[in-house]
Amino acid sequence: MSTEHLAEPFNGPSTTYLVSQVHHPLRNFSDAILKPYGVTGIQFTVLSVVAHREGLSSADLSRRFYVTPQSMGQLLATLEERGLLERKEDSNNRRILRITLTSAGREVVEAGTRDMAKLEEDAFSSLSPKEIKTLRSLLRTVVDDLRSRRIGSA
Amino acid sequence: MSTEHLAEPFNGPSTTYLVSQVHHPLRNFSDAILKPYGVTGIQFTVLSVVAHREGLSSADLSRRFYVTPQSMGQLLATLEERGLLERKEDSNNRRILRITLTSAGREVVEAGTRDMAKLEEDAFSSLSPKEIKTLRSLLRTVVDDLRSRRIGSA
DNA sequence: CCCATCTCAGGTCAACTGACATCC
DNA sequence: CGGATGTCAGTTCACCTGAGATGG
Repeated sequence: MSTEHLAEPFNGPSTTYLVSQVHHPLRNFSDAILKPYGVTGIQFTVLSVVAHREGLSSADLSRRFYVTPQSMGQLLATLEERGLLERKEDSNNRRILRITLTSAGREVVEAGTRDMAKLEEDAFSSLSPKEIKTLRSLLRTVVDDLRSRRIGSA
Repeated sequence: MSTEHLAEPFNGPSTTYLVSQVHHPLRNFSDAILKPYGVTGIQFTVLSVVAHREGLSSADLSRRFYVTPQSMGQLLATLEERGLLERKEDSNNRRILRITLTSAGREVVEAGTRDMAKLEEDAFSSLSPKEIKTLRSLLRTVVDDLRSRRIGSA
């Protein structure tokens, strides 16, 4: 008999571990699915966010994705070279480069989103629709809280 | 008016996106916390798994972490060089190298686990204990399912 | 011979730090 | 001048693919 259940507030692995164990296969899976479009999972995610919120800057995105401005700048430079997005000076502040998708970028987002929806359906098929809704709601709460408290920022 | 709510089964971002948005700050945060011990989040996680299940091989671990055997081999070689674990030939099969922690490795796991528990408490403080239990249960279901179906394997 | 395990070599991607120019 | 934004240079980490050796 061990006293492990007294020392640990929960049985088994940490919640952080569980999150990463879900994250890893999903990342592998989505990278594979997006390969035909020539973008990685992270690149696609950035494109998707820009698609829904045009006019963000590199600095905005670096905060949202918990990476340094340099890292995000490099990622965006790659996507710009490939003709998937454009950066244009803000009319009020020439330091800020507002990002918009090109038509090629929008096509990648559209096609990729369809494929990713299929991935989702498969990857979370072990949960009922109600359970998925609960999972999403809990994750959203945590995301919003971490973001507002700037936890884990680079 | 758009028909977006018809095309998408859920409001807003994909579940995959939500998972990664929780994962990223947690990884940054845990890397920072583990820095004093000279290990990254991933290295610590591997050490923790070995601590709970001694005698695993590199091949076993590569499957568990959804990476190629080569990647896991490299990670383990680094940890072995630093004196945190040892690899010894299996008595029945000389090809297999069974992994055990050194006392230095066990110390890192012990101290790191304490610090990580504090991180967890802080990072998920926006959820009630009951909600955390639910979240953990749902994540476990998905982890087990993805693992059994070998989804996202390298 | 086949298969699993492990190793070696070389390469890529996505992050980092540090130093710096620019704009408000 | 200070603060935010963006860039350039160099580095690290965690992966990858490909080509082997070797044991069961």
